[in-house]
Amino acid sequence: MAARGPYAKGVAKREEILTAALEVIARQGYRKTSTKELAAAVGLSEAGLLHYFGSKEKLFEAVLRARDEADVDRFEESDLIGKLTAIIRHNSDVPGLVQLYSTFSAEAGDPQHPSHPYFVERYARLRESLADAVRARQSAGTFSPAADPEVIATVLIALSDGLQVQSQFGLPVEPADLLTQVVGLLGSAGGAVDS
Amino acid sequence: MAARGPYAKGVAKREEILTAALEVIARQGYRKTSTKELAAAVGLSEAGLLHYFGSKEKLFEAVLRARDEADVDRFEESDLIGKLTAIIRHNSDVPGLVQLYSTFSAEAGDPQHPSHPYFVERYARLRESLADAVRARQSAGTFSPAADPEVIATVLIALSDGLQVQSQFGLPVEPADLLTQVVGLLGSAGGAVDS
DNA sequence: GTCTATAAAGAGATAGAC
DNA sequence: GTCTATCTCTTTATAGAC
Repeated sequence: MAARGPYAKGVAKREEILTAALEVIARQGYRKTSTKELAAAVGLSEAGLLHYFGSKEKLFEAVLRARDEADVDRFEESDLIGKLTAIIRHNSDVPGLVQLYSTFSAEAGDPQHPSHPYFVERYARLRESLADAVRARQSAGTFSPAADPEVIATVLIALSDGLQVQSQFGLPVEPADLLTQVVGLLGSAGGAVDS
Repeated sequence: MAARGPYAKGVAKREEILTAALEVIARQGYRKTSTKELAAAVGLSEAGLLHYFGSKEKLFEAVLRARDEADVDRFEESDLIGKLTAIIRHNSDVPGLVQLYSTFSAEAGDPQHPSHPYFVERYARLRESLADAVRARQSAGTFSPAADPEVIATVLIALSDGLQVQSQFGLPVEPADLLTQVVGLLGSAGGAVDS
């Protein structure tokens, strides 16, 4: 997948920066991760770094966007609900990722935050896709038809986010296992599923 | 409950600061809330403010501690699960609270954060109390005995946290209503509940 | 209990050279 | 595409007077 042409170097550098950002966050924590340290991690000056992303927020947003895109491709085995579980399971293996995601998205809750619109769009999109997956399972008879797909989708997202935050403070169970359990519980509630 | 004696003024001022902190966060957003602005909101200098709480983090932690304590007393009608729903419902009426809670707790996910230990303890305590409430409902026959109380407790907390984050980006349903629905679903799954 | 003053550091971003 | 240099602003926290 090596890009060629005049932009090859720039593209590679961008990707190097996105990867390094997570390493820095893992090492220093999100709070203490400044453009200065981000730049140092990839052997650039602050000005050099900002040349690629314009601002710290855009950089972090780019890390998360890249993750989302990669996650869609990975884990081809099952539907989006299954994928979500796989993603949660693997997220804890990427130091810094949970810290970045939870803190950055919480900050972006402020309507003034430059990445607020990104998250509004992202959550809406994810909710719709997940609702589609619920409907598909209902058609296949593997999920209770009594459930409202939009509600289940919203719940699944909230659960993923909330479990990942909680996992940072110590959890008696693996978040991914918990999610699997809840999907089973929710899917069978209200009856009418093969058993 | 008006305190008297030599500390009365200090106590009142502390409470005034805690209340004002939420107002400032609601107005400026968490990111842009500095000790300078916090101080101005209560007519103190930065040094005057820090006299009471020592640091910005301790101040924010105190806001959250005070909330938790007040929440336990409010809403006496039902058990902790019912209370949780009532709390979620009312949290959205307090501008700045969701923003403070979600961002501050996410930041505190960093083990180096001064309030990390506070959240570790808080989540453990909340999980235990909620698990007790689940057990009580199971004994009363109003919650599926098939469910693991600790798992349900963890799920309920994650859901509350996750829904409140999501609500900042627009939600098709009221978080509290959603929580109620899920409690019903989870409580009936696995059968053996009066209906 | 509160202030002034100030430290001391760190932030994000830009201009302009190379 | 990258750097040096620098700006400007803001941050949290402290020392010491009142």
